[in-house]
Amino acid sequence: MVELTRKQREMERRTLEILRVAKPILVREGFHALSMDRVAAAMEYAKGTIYNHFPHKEEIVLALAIESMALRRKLFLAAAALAAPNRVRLMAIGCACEYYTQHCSDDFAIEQWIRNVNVWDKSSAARQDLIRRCEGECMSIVSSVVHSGVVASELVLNHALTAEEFVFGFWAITFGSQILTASSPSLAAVGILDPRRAIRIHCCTLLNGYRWQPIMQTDEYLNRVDELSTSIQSEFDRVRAEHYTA
Amino acid sequence: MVELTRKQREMERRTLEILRVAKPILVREGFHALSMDRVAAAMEYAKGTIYNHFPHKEEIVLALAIESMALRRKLFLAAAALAAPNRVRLMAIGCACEYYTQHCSDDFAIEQWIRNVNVWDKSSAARQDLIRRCEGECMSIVSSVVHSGVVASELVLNHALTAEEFVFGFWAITFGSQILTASSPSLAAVGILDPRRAIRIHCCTLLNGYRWQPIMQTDEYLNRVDELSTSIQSEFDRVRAEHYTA
DNA sequence: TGAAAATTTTGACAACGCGTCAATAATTGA
DNA sequence: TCAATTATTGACGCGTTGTCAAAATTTTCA
Repeated sequence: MVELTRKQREMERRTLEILRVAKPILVREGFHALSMDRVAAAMEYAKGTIYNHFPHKEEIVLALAIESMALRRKLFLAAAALAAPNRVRLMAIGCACEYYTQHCSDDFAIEQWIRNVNVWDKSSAARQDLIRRCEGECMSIVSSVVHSGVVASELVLNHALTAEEFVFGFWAITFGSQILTASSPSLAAVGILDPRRAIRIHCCTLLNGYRWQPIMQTDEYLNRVDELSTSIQSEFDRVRAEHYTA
Repeated sequence: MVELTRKQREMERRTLEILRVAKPILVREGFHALSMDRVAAAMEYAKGTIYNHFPHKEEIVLALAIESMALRRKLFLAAAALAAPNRVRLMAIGCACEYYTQHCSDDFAIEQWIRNVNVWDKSSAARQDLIRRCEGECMSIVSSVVHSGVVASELVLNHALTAEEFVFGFWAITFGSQILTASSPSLAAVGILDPRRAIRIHCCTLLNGYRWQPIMQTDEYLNRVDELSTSIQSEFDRVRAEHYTA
């Protein structure tokens, strides 16, 4: 029994080592460059051994994405845990998104791979489930903040929109802008010089549009987000460091 | 001279034929399934001949994306040409996006491939330029509508935001929601049953947030978008049919 | 018209990656 | 100690990419 768990632990340790080897290859050189032969060579194992851990490289990508999404979730939790008005807590989650994209850019890049149909369809139901669950948890962290706002009567959501659908709008605008910023050929050329600032303004306007109290003017909002983003950064740094050492 | 152009025309005709063969493979079976051998076999040519037209399959993908984006541009133009208040014209462009995603889903799927770094980085500067130009044109169609709104004093954009940055917000939320809808593992499971409706509501609230006249209540807006979407559909169908026959 | 020159097409080929599996090595248990 | 179990190995079959010399076709021009 003890022997068995020791073997299992060794197995797990090597699984993690594979992920550590694979991550920089995937992020730095792309999916194409990530080959089982190369991972095996880097670890000085035979290819077959790698296949004992992962049935194909798509599964490695999903395993990496699960780690990345776990980090995102931790950042969301840290942001939502802020002792502040609900609207500010939502802003803090927005800061978490920005932080994640900027300071955990490898993880952000990895997250995108699972949207590739080839990768997704090939991977195991178990890992797909983990991804879905993590996505669901991220969603419920955010929607619980919205719920709190509704309960506190800072926000009125009429029959037209559920809290989750409300969150979906912010998810879409944040996600969309980050993908466009990362992958759209030269936003600057079409006149978008500071996409992050633009999106912050849109989010403020949208929150005001829904009359989420306290209403903030654009300039005030921008200042407060800047402050918030600075003050919460060390907490995010801590969460990130802990995630990477664990 | 005449001989030369005849040859050139034949060459071009075959280039188009390659694209016609490649498109369903890419859309239906993914990038992985699209191989030069297969295209060659389907056209009953040798592989080398295909390589005379495209240096690698990534270039085929970009060529397809250029066609797809051209269709998007035409739909945007048709929407913007509507004889209606500027805010309604912007709504019509939103309808064009929805139409494109739903009724030109192959093209929508193809557009996403160019966001893949491997595909983008491998392809020629000439085609990259075409893509960028088309993206820029789409942007300026939309931002010209916004400009008209500003000129007509229906909308006030303060120093905080340019028309392009204003458009970027709608681009991000529309694009983001469509990507999430297409690729996020089960939105329904996290409580988002009708993402399109949710995004329409968000767009309405955002426009109202910016006080773009005429202000519309959510229900009124939803009704008008529905009407608009129905009434403009035949025009979109026409544009689409013309695009595919040409 | 015909033959040489220019151009295009062809498919065999080398290189490489995937995933398998029989052979080999290491570990375990009695 | 040794048989049974388990893990590791890497050669192999298959498929894809991109190349290139040879073959086929077209053009040129006398």
